[in-house]
Amino acid sequence: MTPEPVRAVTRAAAILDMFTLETPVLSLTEISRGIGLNKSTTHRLLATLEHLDLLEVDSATRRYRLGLKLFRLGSVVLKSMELVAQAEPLLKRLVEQTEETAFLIVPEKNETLCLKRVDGCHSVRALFLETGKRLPYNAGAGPRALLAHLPEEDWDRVVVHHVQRMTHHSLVTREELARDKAEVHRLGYSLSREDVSLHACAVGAPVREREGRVVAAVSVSGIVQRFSPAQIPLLVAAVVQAAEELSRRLGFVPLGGNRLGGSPPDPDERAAGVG
Amino acid sequence: MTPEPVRAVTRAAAILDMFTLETPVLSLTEISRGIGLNKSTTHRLLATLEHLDLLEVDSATRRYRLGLKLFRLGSVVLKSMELVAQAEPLLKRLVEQTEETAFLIVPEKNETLCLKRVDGCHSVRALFLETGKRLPYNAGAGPRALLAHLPEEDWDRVVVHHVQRMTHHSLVTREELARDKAEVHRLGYSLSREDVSLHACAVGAPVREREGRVVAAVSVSGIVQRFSPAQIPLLVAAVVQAAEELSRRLGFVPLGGNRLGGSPPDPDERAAGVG
DNA sequence: CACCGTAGTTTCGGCAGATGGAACCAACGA
DNA sequence: TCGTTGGTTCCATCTGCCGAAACTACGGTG
Repeated sequence: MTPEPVRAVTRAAAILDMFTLETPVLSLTEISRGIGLNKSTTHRLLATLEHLDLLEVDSATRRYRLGLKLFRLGSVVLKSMELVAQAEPLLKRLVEQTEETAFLIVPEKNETLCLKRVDGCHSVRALFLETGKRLPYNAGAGPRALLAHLPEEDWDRVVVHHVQRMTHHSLVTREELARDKAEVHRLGYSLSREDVSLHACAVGAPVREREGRVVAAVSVSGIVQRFSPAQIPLLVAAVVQAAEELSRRLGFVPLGGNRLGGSPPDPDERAAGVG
Repeated sequence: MTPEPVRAVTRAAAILDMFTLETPVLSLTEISRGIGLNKSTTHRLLATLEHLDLLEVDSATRRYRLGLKLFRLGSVVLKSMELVAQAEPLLKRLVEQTEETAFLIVPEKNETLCLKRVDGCHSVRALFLETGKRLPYNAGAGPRALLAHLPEEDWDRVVVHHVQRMTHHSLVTREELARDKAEVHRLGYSLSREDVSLHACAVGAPVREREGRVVAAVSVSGIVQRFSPAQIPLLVAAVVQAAEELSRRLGFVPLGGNRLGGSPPDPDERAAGVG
């Protein structure tokens, strides 16, 4: 079916992948160890990547850093993604309404990726998650909102192989996550209580595109004190509203028109036949 | 010296390079033609890149788009670049002072790259240049400010092989560009009069890092009507001030301390011995 | 319906070219 | 001076990449 991947390219990508927000500069030996390749091979690949402007090398320290070309390519991705464009004003409004920090989260492979963060005005706020950073599916309101809507087999794989415990509040067992999934489906939103970092809470809701598939999540997060029983309903309302509005802008038409109560229809089923 | 680049990686990078802000989605045949490779080879590379999340393929139209991984990598670049972080508040202040749109431009290979744009408040403004977009060295105030400070051999190569005429005001001949270079050195800033797009003018000034090398340019641009002889000195003052402040923040210490008039020292010479 | 043109996919044999072992440098500290 | 660590270069081996060509799928057209 799909042809065997080109090895050299795969390796080059693995090298690029080693650079993260936490470790943005690396030496040859670190990289060589990291991808488990001969120094000589690694060296050649690094030289190639540098030549291509995908890496830069600090000539003094001989250490590598991602190159400008990747910035340019990243901009193209961002720009060509109407999701972010549509989300931006909504996130801003969300921040105004809630005074908390708002996020747009999407699935990426076996984790989730923060596409956009809009800072709230509170001087004290969780700074953990930022644009371009990843979270496991099991930690945080946004990620769990996404997890809950993953197709069966993906959910299984992720829950078995890709959970990470981030605090002692993190949900990590299959049972916990299955219960959470049901909860998210029932309520239509997800709650996070210090499961990413201590003292931080969040509310998240799923975003659907035209076909009804969940492609993103919107969330707001703040410190635990501001997520009181009195506050939460207000936050939930704002987040859900933003997520629904974003879905609408992506071409999603809610079933059942104006909701008159009764069990809300689950548009997942629409997509079920497609997948 | 440097080993022969790995061909497959070079080709893969060439594919990624075809995706621009203008043409963010491409088909196999377009790509195959673009890089001049057999369809079969191209197909295999594309499949590899897709597998690596560097590309996404729209399963309906079979057309390719840059993948999320590139967004993540781009974020890392952006974050690890203190230049942008330092520049951001200065650009904002520049916009407040001038009411025009401000830019941060850096060299990338044989062209220049816009790292950051901060929009002015004028409802009518040049929308041409945006974050992640490139300009040739010979067009625009920012690019020409960079060009003027390129090392001799780079300047030669660029002026011979990488000029682009963008309007009938563009400077394209060696003579024009040499004269412009002298001008920029004499004044300490560059002026652009409709050489990028018609009705648009700009003022740019170079930014230096610790060693005195020019690593970026700051510029503001607006429509020609607002670049009157009365206005220009004010704009120049603001831009030059911002560029100097940014240089200072990057660790550059101006020679000659407080300027008392007389010929301003050219810190290029400091770097000359190094290169 | 038969025909053609265009776009994408798959196969396969040959050989350029990627690979990794090993040797070689350079810098640093003991 | 020697030992260690990290980076660079060389080269014989063999493999994994490449392109020609054949095939499928789709749509338009006479």
